[in-house]
Amino acid sequence: MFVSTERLRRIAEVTRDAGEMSVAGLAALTGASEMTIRRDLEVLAAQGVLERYRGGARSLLLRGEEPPYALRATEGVEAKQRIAAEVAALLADGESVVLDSGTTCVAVAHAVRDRRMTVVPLSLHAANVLVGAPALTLLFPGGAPRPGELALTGPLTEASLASLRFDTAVIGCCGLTAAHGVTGHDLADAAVKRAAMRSASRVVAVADASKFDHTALAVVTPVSELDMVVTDTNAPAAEVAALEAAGVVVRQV
Amino acid sequence: MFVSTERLRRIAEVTRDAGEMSVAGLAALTGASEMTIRRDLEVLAAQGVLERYRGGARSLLLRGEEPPYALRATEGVEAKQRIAAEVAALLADGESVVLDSGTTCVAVAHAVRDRRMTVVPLSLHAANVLVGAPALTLLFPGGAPRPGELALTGPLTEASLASLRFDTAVIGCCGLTAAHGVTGHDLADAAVKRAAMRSASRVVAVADASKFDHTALAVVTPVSELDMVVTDTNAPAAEVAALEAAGVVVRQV
DNA sequence: ACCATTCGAACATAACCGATGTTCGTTCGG
DNA sequence: CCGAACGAACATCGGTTATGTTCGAATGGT
Repeated sequence: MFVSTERLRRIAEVTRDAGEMSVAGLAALTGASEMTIRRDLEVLAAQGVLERYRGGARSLLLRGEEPPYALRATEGVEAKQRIAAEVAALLADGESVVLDSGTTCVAVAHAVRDRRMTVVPLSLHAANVLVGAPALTLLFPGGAPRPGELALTGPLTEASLASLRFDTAVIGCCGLTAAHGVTGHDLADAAVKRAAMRSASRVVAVADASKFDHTALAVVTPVSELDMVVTDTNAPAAEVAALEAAGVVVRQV
Repeated sequence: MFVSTERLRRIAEVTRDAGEMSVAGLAALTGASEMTIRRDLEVLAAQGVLERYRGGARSLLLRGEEPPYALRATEGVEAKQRIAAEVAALLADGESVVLDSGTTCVAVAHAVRDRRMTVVPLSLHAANVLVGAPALTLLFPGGAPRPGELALTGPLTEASLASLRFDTAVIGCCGLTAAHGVTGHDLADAAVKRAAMRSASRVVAVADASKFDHTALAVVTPVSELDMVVTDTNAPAAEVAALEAAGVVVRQV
């Protein structure tokens, strides 16, 4: 099922930086055989990370685009787990929570799996974590899952969210700055995030430090709409101060 | 992850038939060690199949109740695959299809995975089969997944189905007889099936031969509402004739 | 309260599965 | 048409999972 994710990450990274790489070059770089490199390239090509040609591969990752879910899932795992644990601590038993898509929110799903609350996940990845949880009530919104991300979007999702009310919305994001607000890469996804926020009394955004460097295409909301941001200790102090100046409670773990 | 499913099946079966079985008896019967039997009983108890007591276990499977999904998934696999292939052949490319819950419908999901159509699955099991399918458009209804079965039910599901229209509804069932119609074990699930049928131009029921012996609690619909039934060659001739007399096209594979 | 029995945690072992490497016939681009 | 790259098929290695064994703890009956 999984090839060495570490090697996949390096291949994707070095190919993105160099634009393109030869099979032989990647084999030399990683110490793996060329056959293994070919198998890796096949996987990455299927994920849309790169394009194969005879002898090598060319990266398809533009600067502004987000890498596929499978790659992001293996990055900064401990930071995400710390953030997720903090979010779980912020939630009270019995609450109803809408849980956004994205890898950090999947970490939150793991952290609340044994809690007693009602959770509405906005991605199938989070949903699959939560099925079979003993004390948790799981409710699905409708919608169309975006490939790879498996984030639910579309009118069905927004209609479902409009007919529900939550104590807390846990929102993930691609970019978060006091100046530009919460941003995402997908317009439909941003609309869903807004719908989730509209139906929630309290909005908690989760963002590891890397998110403060980025601003993505789709604006979700200005930071003034957030009640709280949970991030890690590597978050830039200036941004943290700006968030707090905007009235947002910031937790760094 | 999986212990020998074959042994689990035998344990569940013999315990149901005898009412209760001792650990030593099951060990002698299966040839496995008592420790393995205990581990198996733990699994089956977690699935609600039986109740453990010191020295043995007592079956919780009443005649009328359906065994848990994990057990049914390993029964009559080839018949389900044949039925599923036939259903897939009945569907045209580009169709929109609502796919009911149940193990036979999961087999249908596998059979249509590489087709080009729009599918709305009514269970997460089917959904997980279909995610990542290359040419298939996947759309989710909302709803609450029933534990184990992962069938979506509730007002959210029915509302989602009411806002959609399908060329074909593929309906699974627990019991199917010309006299009592299509029946299921769960009332909420039966309501969802009806909602799916209301939104579909054509209704195809799938039922392996064992379904003709059963009648379950919840009536879904009389057979007159069905356009077609796909079953296997072991279906009792009298029932097949009765279905055809009611105007239903029956395919046996 | 006692004792035989069962239970289950912990370790040992075996069966299995997935990832990687190697070989070699096939395919591709120049 | 040729050399290089590709990928199917098989071999091998390593890790994981299922199963068995042991032994101290827990349990129920008397």
